Parts: sequence; C-alpha cells; structure tokens
Amino acid sequence: MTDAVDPPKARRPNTRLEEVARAAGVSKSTVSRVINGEPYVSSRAREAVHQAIGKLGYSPNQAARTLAGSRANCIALVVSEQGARVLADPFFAGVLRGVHAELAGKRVQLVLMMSKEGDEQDLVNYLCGGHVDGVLVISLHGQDPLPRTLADAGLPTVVGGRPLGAGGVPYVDSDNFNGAMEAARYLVSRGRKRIATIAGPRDMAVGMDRLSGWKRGLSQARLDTDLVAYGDFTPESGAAAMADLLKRAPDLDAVFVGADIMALGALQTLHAHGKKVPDDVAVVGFDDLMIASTAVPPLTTIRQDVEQLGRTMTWRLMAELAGEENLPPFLLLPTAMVTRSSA
Amino acid sequence: MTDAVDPPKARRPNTRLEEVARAAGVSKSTVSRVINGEPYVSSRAREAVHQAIGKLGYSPNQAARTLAGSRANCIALVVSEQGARVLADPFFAGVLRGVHAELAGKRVQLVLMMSKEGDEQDLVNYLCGGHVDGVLVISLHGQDPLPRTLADAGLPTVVGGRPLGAGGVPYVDSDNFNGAMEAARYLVSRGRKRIATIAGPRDMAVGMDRLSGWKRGLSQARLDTDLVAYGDFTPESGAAAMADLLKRAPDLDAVFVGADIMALGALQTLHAHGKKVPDDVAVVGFDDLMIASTAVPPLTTIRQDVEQLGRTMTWRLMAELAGEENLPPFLLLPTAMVTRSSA
DNA sequence: CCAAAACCTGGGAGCGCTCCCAGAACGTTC
DNA sequence: GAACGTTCTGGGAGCGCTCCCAGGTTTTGG
Repeated sequence: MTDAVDPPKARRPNTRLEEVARAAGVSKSTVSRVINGEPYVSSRAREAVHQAIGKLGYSPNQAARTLAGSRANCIALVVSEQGARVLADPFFAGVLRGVHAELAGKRVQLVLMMSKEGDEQDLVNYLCGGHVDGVLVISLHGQDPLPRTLADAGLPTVVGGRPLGAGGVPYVDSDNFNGAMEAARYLVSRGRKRIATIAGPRDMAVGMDRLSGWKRGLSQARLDTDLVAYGDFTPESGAAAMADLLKRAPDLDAVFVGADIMALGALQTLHAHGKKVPDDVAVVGFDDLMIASTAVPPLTTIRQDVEQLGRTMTWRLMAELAGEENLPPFLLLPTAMVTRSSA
Repeated sequence: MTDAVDPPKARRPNTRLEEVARAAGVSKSTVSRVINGEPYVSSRAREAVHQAIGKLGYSPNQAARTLAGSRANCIALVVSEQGARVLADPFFAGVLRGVHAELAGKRVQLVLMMSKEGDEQDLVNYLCGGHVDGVLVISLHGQDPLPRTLADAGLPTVVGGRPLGAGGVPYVDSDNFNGAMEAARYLVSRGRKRIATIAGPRDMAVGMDRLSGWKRGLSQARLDTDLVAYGDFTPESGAAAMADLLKRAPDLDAVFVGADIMALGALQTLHAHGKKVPDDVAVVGFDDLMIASTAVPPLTTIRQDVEQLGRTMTWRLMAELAGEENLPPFLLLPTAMVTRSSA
C-alpha cells in the first residue's frame, strides 16, 4: 500500500542542461557542445541553444562539470599567512586584483587559501586532490618547500616572487635587483657619498635581491657597501634600523630603504634626529605604495607594478594549463624610478 | 575483433572513498558517515576508517560531494571592483584575513569574485546557481541591488558595511556613527570651537554615518555643523577638501576626517598652508590604518577593527547556514579612540 | 523473557554533467 | 552509383560522492 504521489522530493533549484536541450529541441550532447564551444554544431542548433539558455537563465553546474570532466575550472591562490602579514596588505591586494583582471572572461574560479602553521599537509592534500587545475603561490618565506611539493605532484604551479627553496618551479617577480641598482646609481649621481641601506629580512628573496642591487650600484661607483641594516617590512623596524645606521655612521648622507613601508619609519627617525630630508639625508624607497606620495616629504621610490605581477603569474599559469610549450621558466617585470622630493 | 585490454583509461589520480572503505574493511556508507561526523558509527569502525584515511592520504572530492549532497561547502566573497579601489586596499585585505580566520578549521572554501561593469547578470546567475552556499558582499556603492537580488533568490547573504539600498539584508558594520561622535566630542572637550569635517562619498553609508555622528557630537555641544566637505577616500581628495574648508573658514581649529587615507592629504594641505598640527588645527582620522602612526604628526584616529568585521560577517553567515534561528538582523562593532599627537 | 527501542551497517539510486561511440545526413570522388 | 570522407547528432556510461532504505545487532523495559 503506497501513498499517493510523493511531493517531498521537491528540490529543483535550477535549470538543468536537459531542460535547455528540450527547450532547444536538441540533445544534451549538442547543448554541451555549444556550451564548450566545440566544432561540429550546425549554426541552427547553436542558435536555438543560445536562445534557450538566455530564456531559462541557465548556468551550468560547476560541480558536475568538474566531476564528469577532468578539470576543475578553478585555480588556487595560496598565501602563507605569516607572509601576508609581513609583506603588508597593499602587496597582497594588488596581486589579487591582477589575478582577477587576468581571469576576467575566462570561466575559471579563484579559490583563496592561506597556509596555516601545522596545516601544510591538509593544504597539500587538498591542492593535489584534483580540486584545482593549478596553483599560484605568494609570500614565500625562507625555504618553504610548498611549491616544490606541488610541482613534484604534477600540479602546475607559479610562484610570485623568486622562491628561495624551489629551484625549477616557474616564478614571476619584479626586477628587484635592477630596481635597487637604479636607486643606488641615482643617489650616486646626485653626489651622495655615504650611502646606507635598510634591507628586508634575510630569508626572503625580495629583501636579498634589493640588497644585492644596491651593493652592485655602489661598488660600481667604488663606494663602501658596509652600511647595511635589516628590517622586516614594518614601519617600526624601519625606524629602528635607521636609528642603528645613524649611530654607526652619523655622517651618512643617503639611504636606500628596501620598502616604502619601512621608509616611513626611517623618515620618522630622521625627523626625530633633526636630519633634514633630502638636504642632510636623501631617502629612496621601493614599491611606490599609495602612501609614498603622501609621506612628508613625498618619497622618491622605485615603482613595482604589483597588479601586473598578479596578471603575469596568472597568464603564465593559464598558458601552461592550455598546454603551451616552451614557456619561460621565470619572468622579471621592469621597475621604474619615481622621483619626488625625498631624494 | 576487439583489441586486447585497453590501458588508455589510465587516469586514476586520487584515492577514492571506495578504496578507503576496502582498506578499512567497511562499506562506503560507513566511511561517508565517519567523514561527515555522523553518529551511529562504532568506535571500532571509526578508528579503522581514520587509519585508512591517514595511510592512503585520502582527501574527498569536493565536486562529487557538492553534486551528490545539497551544499557546496563553499562561500563567496563578492567585492565590487570599483569599491575595492575606492575603499583602499587595507580594508579589503583586513576583511579577507578575518573571513579566513573565521573559516579556519571549517571545511569550507572561499571563492573570490569581483563584480565588473556589465557582468552583474553573470555574477547573479553564478551565485544563485547553487555553486555556493552563501555570500559575503563588501564595498557596496550607492543603491547596489545585488544583496537584495541574492537574498530574494533565497541565498543566505551578509553584507559588510551598512548597505544603502538593501533593507532587510543582514549586515555587519563598524559603529561609524558613535565612532565619529566620539571624535567630535573629543575635539569639543579639547576646547575646539570651529570644527570641520571631511566626509566620504555621499553614496556610501560609511561616509554618511560618520558625517551624522560628527554632526550629532557637535550639535550636542551647540556648535555649528556647516563646515562639511566631501572626498572619495583618496589622499588627493582629502587634500582638495581641506583646501576648500580652509578657504571657507580660515579660522577653523579642528577637522574630523572620515578616513585616515584622506587625512594624509589633509595633513599635507595644512602643512602647505603653514598651519601647525595640532596647535593651529587639530586633526582626527578614522580607521587607524598602519600609516596613521607614521603620519607626521602621528594621527589621532578612531580605530575600527576590520579583521573583526570580516570574522563577524563570516560568523553570521555560517550561523545562518547552520540553521540557527533568530539571528540579529545587523551587528555593529565598537570603535575605539586612539590618541596620538595630531589632536 | 520477549517486545520495543536504540544502535549500527551495507546496498544502491541518483546528483548534472562530459565524453565516447555509433550512426545519420550530407557531399565528393572515381 | 558505390565507396568514401566530412559534418552533425543522440544515446548512454560513468565521474565520486551522499542519502535513503532495508535489515541486522544490541540494549532497554515491563
């Protein structure tokens, strides 16, 4: 004795491909072909399907596509949380904007993941679990093995910022070396003789590359490269490093700070020590954050295009996913000097 | 005449639930129950499954879960791109961090979407297409109908920042009104008499709420509330607004700027006009960005906890998804005055 | 001591799509 | 006009999971 018709199963939230097929008077297969832009579909059928899709407001179910097909139509952006904090917000937001801009129009979703302490294995499991087609990694600290692990697992991976411990994994970075060298040369050209630097942390390539560039710029001019202090990409660390430098060399007349955010702190310290910028001490930063132009005095700096970095990483990854061959193993984006009044 | 066995179908990237079941000596159903933390599983079976999962490095296929089950285990964070630019990076990055922190441990993915001009329909289709369980929306401008549309479609939605055109959609916001009022009262208590304000854009609630709070604070002290200028959350607009105010009231002795980022510009203008801060003109900002403390002079400001905003939005959404009843329709987060030297 | 309730377990039908295969409707060529 | 492409089309078998159902095993209670 069965009851009458059963309404409980009334869960039909969305249009399905089959309904589109019926509305267009074709088969599921044909609709699928149209959606995926495959050839071998008559223009008549194609037209009918497009009409039906429009009328029904159909949006294909990603989960089903992923399950049935082989790709997830989805890439991950992985940020080491610690790194996100250290490298400061604007960097991250800029990259994100670039990634998104490059993804526009492509039917690819972006999922965001932050690696947490102790969570690494879960992260790797998830990423390698076929849930994403590729991975973008940024804010690497030290010898983080993540990119290597992912690449070894056969997952297309692109790193933002030269990774220290992941030889062979493709990366995109700003040309920190040449940017820093340009800054150093500029200071030399303005007649500065005793030029210091505040570098980023020793376990990040971005810090080391800018330091190397500064060294090269100075040594080409036969100047000493002994005035090096280190910070961690915070204003406070910049202030402390500046104080240290001033103590070691009260006669310094210029400083290249490897990040605008630290330059802000350095500027405060100089001010507190009664040093006029740029008359007594010239200051050049790096990054060209929005705040560089509103610093007092407005900061001369090396601009890096962070949004472009995000775009380029994404382009590189998508190209690899599209099966392109002979892609460059790494890409360096040019920097540009922005002259304001601090140097 | 068929060929011998066919190896072409050799795509077996990951462990499947069934293999775990076999390894643990139980059925698929039981493994599924363990994974989903359901009751009615013997501890012996549970143990065996956990062991098998650990040994095989199994990670469930999200696509399949989504397809078979009813939820996507995934929420979207939608940012209006224009808004992201205007409200400036730190806001966005902070919210994101909060969202992520709150999601930690929950098996929920975050997909990021930026609404682009003309893309709205696609966005709505996608979001309502069952690909996500809920939506977080931030950076709303004007009367954006998006939250209303989503909510009407039955999709759980939480807005960050009071939405102007979406009555009834739950939201979380900093208590801009009271924060601004506190700023105004503080200036009054310091003996300032001619107090101006630089407000945010008229089509954003955050701008209007801070303006209202400032007005209330002044009118309670029976002071004039006529010195209002508007900016758009950029340093340049802050500088221009300050210049305008100075022209209209050369005797003004205090200004409440509705965003630190604009305060930076205002500070520049005041400096250029030879006004000493805080002696001639006291300045109070809003937000307490990292740069507030490195401004010259360091900025007195109203702190809002942006990360907490992200956390709270996420908590509210997850609570709704968990079926909790009688949730508050909106939540206001307290602000705090941070006294530095600009006022 | 036996019925009812509370626990556990496995089987199997889909979820909505893609992709393979077989075949129809056309030419085109010898 | 038979034999062959080439273009188009539909049918249907899964993808890996969840969830319902049916049944088995224990515990409880009168």
